[in-house]
Amino acid sequence: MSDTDDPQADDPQAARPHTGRRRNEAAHRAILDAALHLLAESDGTPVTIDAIARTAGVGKQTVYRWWPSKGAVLLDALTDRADRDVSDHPDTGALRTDLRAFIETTFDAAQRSTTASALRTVAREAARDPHLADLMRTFTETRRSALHELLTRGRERGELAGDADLDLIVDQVYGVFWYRFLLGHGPLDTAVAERLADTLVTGNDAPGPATRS
Amino acid sequence: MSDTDDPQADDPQAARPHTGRRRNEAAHRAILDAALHLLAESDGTPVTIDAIARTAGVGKQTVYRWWPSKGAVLLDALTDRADRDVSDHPDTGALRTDLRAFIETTFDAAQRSTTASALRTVAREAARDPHLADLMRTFTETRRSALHELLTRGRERGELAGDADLDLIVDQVYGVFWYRFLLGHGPLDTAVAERLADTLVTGNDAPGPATRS
DNA sequence: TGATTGTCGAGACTGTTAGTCTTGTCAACC
DNA sequence: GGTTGACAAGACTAACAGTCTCGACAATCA
Repeated sequence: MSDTDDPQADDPQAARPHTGRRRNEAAHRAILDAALHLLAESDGTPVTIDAIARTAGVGKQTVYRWWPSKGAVLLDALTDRADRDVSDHPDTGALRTDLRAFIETTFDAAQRSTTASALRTVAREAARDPHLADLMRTFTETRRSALHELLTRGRERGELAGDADLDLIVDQVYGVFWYRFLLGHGPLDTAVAERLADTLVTGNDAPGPATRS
Repeated sequence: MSDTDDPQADDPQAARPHTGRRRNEAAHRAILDAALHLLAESDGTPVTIDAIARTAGVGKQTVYRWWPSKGAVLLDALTDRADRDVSDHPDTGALRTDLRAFIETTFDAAQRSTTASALRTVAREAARDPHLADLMRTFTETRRSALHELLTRGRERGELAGDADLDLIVDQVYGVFWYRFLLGHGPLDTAVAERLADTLVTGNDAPGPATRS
């Protein structure tokens, strides 16, 4: 985000390219690192902008010069991490295995201790911060459509009924994930991932005994 | 909650240690009503204690004399409403129909406009208020065990595999519900309720009685 | 070199809100 | 009539998001 500045070379609009001191890339990184660090530490307790600025050795205004709100900083820090995690979900050729891998990866990534508290904290902040809530909506939307795509592939291969409600399946996966992740009343381990994946494909595609005509 | 006080008439328990003015039941109700009213109005925007007190025509201290925190008031107001809603889920004798009814009732109750914003607001506040989060945990736990019971009945009747993961099924239902309810990216209507119920029992139990039209 | 422009760190300031404390009043019981 | 404790009103404290100000400094231009 926010690299709308500093067209060193040619600005077609105006004659003057850029005068004055340039933005400090190091400060940008320091803020992101500080946010991620604090996010990883804090288990649930909200992370304050003052703390981020102080940890980064930066003025508060500098934070607000790069990001529009606290939520934006937090989400940026989180995705900085999460995007490294999600990576690619391989196409194994079979829906069941694809789905298992996807869910397992999701569960694992979210529970790596550093990511876990970050994700939890951001989710909590999003509940109160409409700006962040909006950013989170795109964040989750991205994940949902990745899963949706995976399911579409499976359906095209005939591994799901033609009239299967893919959106519902997607939400069953992420619903269980977030519900357990935020409330913490049940496990999100490999066994659950496999059971969940199997349940979702079994309804329409039998592993052995055909269940439905 | 909190009716441990003030038996207007005669306390059979010997000498009353209580002197001084008695607590005002009307104020108690007024606070609850005000909270529910504001909760129903506010769509997402947090409800403040000042607003509740002002609306109820009551001093802030009076609120805190009856409840330990803002969250407690809100949840009390919400359950005051929700308990009237949830009521009883009839035993129709067939898991599929029981489950459909349960899910549909849940979806419907949560989306009645007055309840919807209340539930949403309380959920949002719970994300920040650890005290309220705790109360919410028991709140959700209660609903989960009601559904778990329903599923157990079905399993005993042989309508679910003996090794089915009932907790996972429960969390698929409530996971989808909360996920869609809070993010609002997908519908929570009758069609979804039926599809979800069918998916959850179909994996292990063939469609028995003809219910579809 | 010096002027101009815009970023920097530091921190004061504003506005909001949860929760506490204070004050003077009023109701219940002795 | 005196004691006690709930009452309404509202001042007060402590956090915190976000804005504003200031003096320092860096990049560019004249």
